[in-house]
Amino acid sequence: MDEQPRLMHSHAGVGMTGHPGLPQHMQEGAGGADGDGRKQDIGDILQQIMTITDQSLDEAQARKHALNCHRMKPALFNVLCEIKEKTVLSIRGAQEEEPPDAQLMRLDNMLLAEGVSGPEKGGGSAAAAAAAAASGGAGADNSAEHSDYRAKLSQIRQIYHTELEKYEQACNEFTTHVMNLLREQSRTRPISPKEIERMVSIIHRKFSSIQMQLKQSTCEAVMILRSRFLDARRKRRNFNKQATEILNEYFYSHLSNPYPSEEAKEELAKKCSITVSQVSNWFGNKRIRYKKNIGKFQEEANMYAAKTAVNAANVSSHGSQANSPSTPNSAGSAGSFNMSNSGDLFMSVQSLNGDSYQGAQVGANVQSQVDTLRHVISQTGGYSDGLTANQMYSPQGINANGGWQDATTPSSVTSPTEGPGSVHSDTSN
DNA sequence: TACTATGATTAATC
DNA sequence: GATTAATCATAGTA
Repeated sequence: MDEQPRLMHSHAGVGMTGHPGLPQHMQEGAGGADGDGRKQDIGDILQQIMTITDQSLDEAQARKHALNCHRMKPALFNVLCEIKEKTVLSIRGAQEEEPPDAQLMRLDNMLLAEGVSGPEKGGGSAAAAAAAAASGGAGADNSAEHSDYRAKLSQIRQIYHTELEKYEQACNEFTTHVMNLLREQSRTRPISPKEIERMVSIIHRKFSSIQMQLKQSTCEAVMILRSRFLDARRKRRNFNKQATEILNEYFYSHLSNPYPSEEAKEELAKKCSITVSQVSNWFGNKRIRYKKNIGKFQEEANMYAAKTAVNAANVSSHGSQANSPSTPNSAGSAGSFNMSNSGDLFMSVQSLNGDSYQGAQVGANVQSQVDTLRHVISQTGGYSDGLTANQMYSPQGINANGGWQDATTPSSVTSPTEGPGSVHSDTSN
């Protein structure tokens, strides 16, 4: 700090004409008649400069005071400030004026949406809930993951706010420091208030770019956390045994056309505590795997056929209740695909091997059930006249091409065995 | 640890 | 948009 006034003094202390800051005798050139004398003067000045640090504080203060009290000082500073504003500052201003940063706005919006910035609103629980729904898994696991997600998000939020606070504090401190410095310097060099203002805005801009990096990395952290959480859906969880049984029962009892309608899917999803898309996935996988290796699934098919037959027999043993067909796998509740069960069931039983006597026995029982059911159905108009027993009990729907149906398109509307009124007329009947 | 089973994903097809 | 076929990724098991 002390050097400036000293240098200024050495400049301002001499002539003002010509090149500002240079002593007149220096501007006149070195080659004159009295050149040696001038060299001597320059040597003296340099000597003064070199020894200025050796001067006492009082002497330095006196020189500084003299400079500040110089009658030309205010005028000189005003002129210089004016020139600076007209040249340097205006050029810088044109260069530094930037439109509001879109990227920063995006980051701010994202942080707000994720619950990192702004008021705490459960730490992105909506995102977690959505992810949980997407994963379609059971509640217990999801709630654990959910809380884990929230805890981690809260951690990110805390770090973000701590860092942000630090940045703001540092920015304020630095700004104050620079402003004080400039104010102090403005006593010895021309610094206009506008220049200070501009310097402050430059500092703010620099700090905001640092803040943007913080926001960027916070966003990245949230995205990583989120993707990791969402990836949990890839983490395969086997369906529970009951769910698998329900799905298998439906599949094998609709083996001729294992394409559950949308309603049936919803019903199955509800029963199995899984999502409709999981039901769709399951049937998609099951169909393809069954078709690829029927032999392997034969035993399973037999087992479920027998099981379904037993259920059907139990239903029939309840006398007139047979008029109100219930789901084979949930006695008492109005099933959504029970009637077709009976039809396909017999087909499944027919496919039993010779060593499956029980199944054959059951098959006979089921036949009577089927007859009864068909009677009821025909009365309610459930099946069309065109649907003969042969059609109902036709050999497995898988055709030579490996497709399931030749007549019916695999559609989610209604399967042949789930003819008009089959799915929902059950409940209405 | 290798193998199998199984739920999910993806591209192609209708 | 539903389905198929192939594939991935992971759970479960011997």
